[in-house]
This record gives sequence, structure tokens and C-alpha cells, in this order.
Amino acid sequence: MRWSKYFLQTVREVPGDAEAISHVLLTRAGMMRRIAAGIYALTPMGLRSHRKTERIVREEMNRSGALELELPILQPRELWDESGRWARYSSDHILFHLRDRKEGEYCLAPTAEEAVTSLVRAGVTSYRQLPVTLYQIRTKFRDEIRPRFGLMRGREFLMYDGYSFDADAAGLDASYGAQDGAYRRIFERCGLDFTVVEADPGAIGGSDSQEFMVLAETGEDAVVRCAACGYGANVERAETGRRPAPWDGETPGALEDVETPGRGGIDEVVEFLGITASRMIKCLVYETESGPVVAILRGDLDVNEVALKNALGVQHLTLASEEKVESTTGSPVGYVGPHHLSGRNVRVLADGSVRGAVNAVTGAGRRDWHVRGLSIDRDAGVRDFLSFAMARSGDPCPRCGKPLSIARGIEVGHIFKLGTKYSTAMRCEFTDEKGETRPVVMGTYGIGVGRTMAAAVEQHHDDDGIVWPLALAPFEIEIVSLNPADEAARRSADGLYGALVKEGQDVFYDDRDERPGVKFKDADLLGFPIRVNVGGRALKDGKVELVTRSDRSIRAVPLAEAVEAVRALRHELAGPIEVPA
RNA sequence: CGGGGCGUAGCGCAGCGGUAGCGUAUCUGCUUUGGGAGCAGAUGGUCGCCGGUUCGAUCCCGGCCGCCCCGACCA
Repeated sequence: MRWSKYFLQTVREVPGDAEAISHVLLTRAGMMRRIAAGIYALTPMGLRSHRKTERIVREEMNRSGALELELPILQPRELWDESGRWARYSSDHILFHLRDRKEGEYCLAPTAEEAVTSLVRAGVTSYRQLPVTLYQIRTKFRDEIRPRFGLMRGREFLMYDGYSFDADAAGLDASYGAQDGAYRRIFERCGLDFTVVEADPGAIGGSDSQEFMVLAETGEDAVVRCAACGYGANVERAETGRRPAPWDGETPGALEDVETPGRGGIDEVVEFLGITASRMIKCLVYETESGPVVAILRGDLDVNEVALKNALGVQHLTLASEEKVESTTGSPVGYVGPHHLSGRNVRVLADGSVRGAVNAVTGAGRRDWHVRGLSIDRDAGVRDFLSFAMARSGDPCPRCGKPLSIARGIEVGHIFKLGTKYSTAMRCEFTDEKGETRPVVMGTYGIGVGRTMAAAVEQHHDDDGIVWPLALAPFEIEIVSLNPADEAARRSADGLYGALVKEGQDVFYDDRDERPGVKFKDADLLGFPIRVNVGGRALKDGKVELVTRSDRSIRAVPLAEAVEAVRALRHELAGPIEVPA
């Protein structure tokens, strides 16, 4: 493809609304353009990388045995009412919905569990027809609270979504495992440095789930990892081993009141009493759809609200207002303690961080007073401990006890063991060997195509632009004609371009009437892995320059050998995991 | 949902009660030709929308829409 006949405009200035480097570079390279908040156009150049990403997903899914199909994007409310997700997604304002001329309600699908389940329920009646994994790669819609980072969190985006149907849990394990393997191959082929972590299943529902995280500073998620044993989890889901506590080994002292005038906050009490925050026990009052709860944890820790929601089995969790705190606990905000809550009509949950606590400081249950010497067992009578404190860097690994580290990651893929949540709700059942009717056991899987492409840019760029992995580059090779005004030089460039095209190479040809500097800048910005400079001083010796974008190495080769040299370099960059077309 | 900010040329921005400017991009000419060239000239704007104040509004006021950022309470 010749640039002179292409539709491509690079821009020098950084777009004002771009925050993430991938957004900046993809926009500057002319590969995408914003149409509205979270809604983007892909230019021909941008579409090429997007399609290559999509193609890798499709190839690996087909190889794994999954079958591609197409489900509707426009879906009727009735379908969503069957699973109960219409109400839930509507209340979260995630769903784009609309009405037809007959006032029927529809949504633009953010995912397709209901549609695929209704399809399978109509077709599958026997265990003999299982297992089966179906997938599609189609546009999805989510009315995100805050779309941002360009392709990373859009409201309209291309997503792979796969669904497995099995007769039992062992079958699900196998289907899930096949997806896991396909995911690993996909992200490897995309040239990404990724990690797989345990995750919270969230609104989709289900039991086990794992996220595929591309490590990058712009990542929206925090992931906890243990370098020693390989444990990894989204921070929302992460557990920790037992943290050393200041009261370890101490003998319980007497409970005594201590006046703390005007000091309701942890930091204020810590300073006033000259203690550490870890010696304190704090009580947070939350409101949920099933009533108020008090969460008890150590003073230096934060609540992991996702973990707390799961522990409580609730969907909504917000900190209570001051009035609600008082009416629930009988104590003003800042002075709630775990020992004066018995008899109150409120659920009390304690985090493991306060297990065995003695000589702790906490609220006395009345304004301007705290207590010292609190023993959690003796004074508060707490017996059951859950785990809902947010993991911190340096906390002990839940498996091996070595220190955890926290990094940022971009969630490019997610796999869930769904179980029978949808198949039960929607009566997607089959008859087993014994003639009994059972719900199918489902798994659900997703990969953000545009997000994966953007993640590749996050991981592969430098000050001058994108450094595409070969597999995702819009074109693998670019020929730069240095002085097209010179007839002989132009013919050489044309000739090389023609020869590469003839042998099927993926080549872009900058034949514009521009100065070399402009072309070099654009070449770096667009990030084609291989560049061939034709013209100028090298051509005077009958040579062209072969430039590798990733390491900026330059090698002069005779024009006559250029095709072979490009082929060899391309082979070298492709590495061992290339899959034939 | 709350707070803050911004909507002026394709892009980045300035401006101001008297009908609009800079950089860049684009077009033309000349010069130039290995890392976003120089000079000269030119094109390009319902100043987000609606209403109000005013002799006069891009500017002031009100409303709406759009967009960006931060936050969503850790007692």
C-alpha cells in the first residue's frame, strides 16, 4: 500500500483529552479518532492492527475447539428478565437500552449469556451433545460510568465472548482449562508481558475466575503478586497471610476508659495517645440492601469493599451517614467500639486482622472517649473472623508467607466458572446417562480486542512512538523513499516495493513527496517493525538501509539482496510462536 | 451521583462589551532535501446551543448540551 493513495493523517500535537500513552500514540499515529466519549473511529491503519488482534483470538479459539457463531447485539428485555440481569444492570446504569415503535424494550448487549443460553437450551437435550464451547467476536456496549484511556475503556468496543456448556463440574474444568490455554497463546502471540491472577467474578456471577493482566502503569486494576510462590490475585480478591500484630505475645490488661477530647479519627487518636495505628481497632458502619453492618478491622488497614460484599452476600455497600451510625450503634461517628454492640440489631463482622487482639485501643461508644486494654475475645465476644482487609505491599503471602508486591495491570481477558446460575434461571437443561434432568454447567470467557491492542502499545513504545510487536503491527514493513523526486531513486524504491508485494509481504510504502525527516518521524510514530530506507547516500553505493524499530539497528544491504534481507529479518522478529496464515 | 474545569479554524491555544487572533496543519510559488526546513502569499470560524441584559454579546447573566479531570465518605 502506498501512503500517497492511503487515508492516513498523523498529528504532531498531543490530543487534549488523551491521558494514557496508548491513547496519545494511537491518536497521533492517525490510527483512531474520538467521535464521542468512549466512542472511537478506527482509521484504515488502526483497523489493520485491530483486525490482526482479532484474528489471533479467532485462530486460537478455533484451534482450541471452540465454535464461532453470531448472537444478536440488539436484545429484547424479556431475555434479560429471565436471568434477572435486566434489573441489576439497569440499576447500575450499565445497560444501553431503547424502545422500538411498539414500545418494546431492548438493550444493546454488553455480554451475551442469555442469548447463548437460550440458543443452547433450544438445541441441547442430551449429555451426548455436550460439551460445546461457542464464541463470537462482536461489538459490545456498556454505558461506563467513566469511559477513559481511549480504546481501553470505551462504551462501544470489540470483545471476544465465549461460553462453554458441560454436563458436570469436571467437564467445566476441562473447558475452562482449554480456554486458559488459548488465552495464554493469544497474549503470547500478541507479544504481551502478562500475568494471570485470581479475580472477583463481579456482576457476571459465578465461582472461580481468573484475570489476564498486562502489567502497565496505566492499568486500572491493582494486582497482588508473590514473587516467591507465584500467587497472584486482583487486589479486590487478594487475601494475605497473618500480619504480625503489636499485641502478639502480650498479656491482656484491664479495660479502661481514656478521654480523647475532639479526637474521632484514627490519626488523631494515634497522635494524642502516642500509639501506632495498628494497635487500634476500627469499626466501620455500612449500609446494605439487607440492613446495616459493622465491619471491624485493625486501625492501619483499609476495608476491601469487594471482599466485604462477598462476605456479606450483598450487592450494594456504602458507608453509613453520621445519623445512621448513631442510630445503629448508639455511638457518634469516630467513637464506635466492638465491645458495646451486643444487643444492637446489627450484623457485626470482624476481619482476621483483629483475631487474638489484646490491649487494643478503640472507641468507647460515647463522644470524646476511647478505651485501652480491649481484648477482642474477652470484651467483644467476637468468635468468627472473615477476611476483608485490603492487601498492602509487603503483607505476607497467603500461601507461602513471603512479602507480597502490588503492581498495576490492564485486564485484557477474564475467564469464569459460571456453574449453573444461568442454566438454572433459564432452564437450560439436558438429560444425563441416568435419564435425569440437570442444568448444564457453564463457563464464560471474555477478551477485550481493542484493549489488548492498546495494552500492546502501553508495553511497547518509546519517546518517538509505537514499537509494534510484529504480530500486531498495522504493516510489518515500511519502505521509505528518501527522495522520490529523483527518478532513479524513485524507481529503486518502486521496484523494491513491487518485489515485496509480489512475494506477499505486508508492506507499506511511504512514497510521499516529503522531506526525509518528516518520513522518519512518521515511521517511528507509526512503529512499523521493519523499515527500509531507499535513496540518499546508501543508494549511491547501490545499497538500502534496513532499520529495526525495536532496537534502532541499521544495516546497509545491496539493493539486489534487499528482499532476501527483509525476509530474513522478518523471520527473526517473528520468533518461535508464529502461526502460519 | 458529588466537586472542579473546559467548549473559539482539522489539531493545540490566546483573546475580549464594538462582528476574532497565534502556532500548527492545509493550498500556491520560490528556495531547500538524511530526523517534523525557510521565505512570501492564500484558504479556513453559525466563538457548543437556547434565552436574557445591552444601542451592540464570542465576552456579562440564566438554562441546556457536550467534553475532561478528581472524588464517591476508611470514622
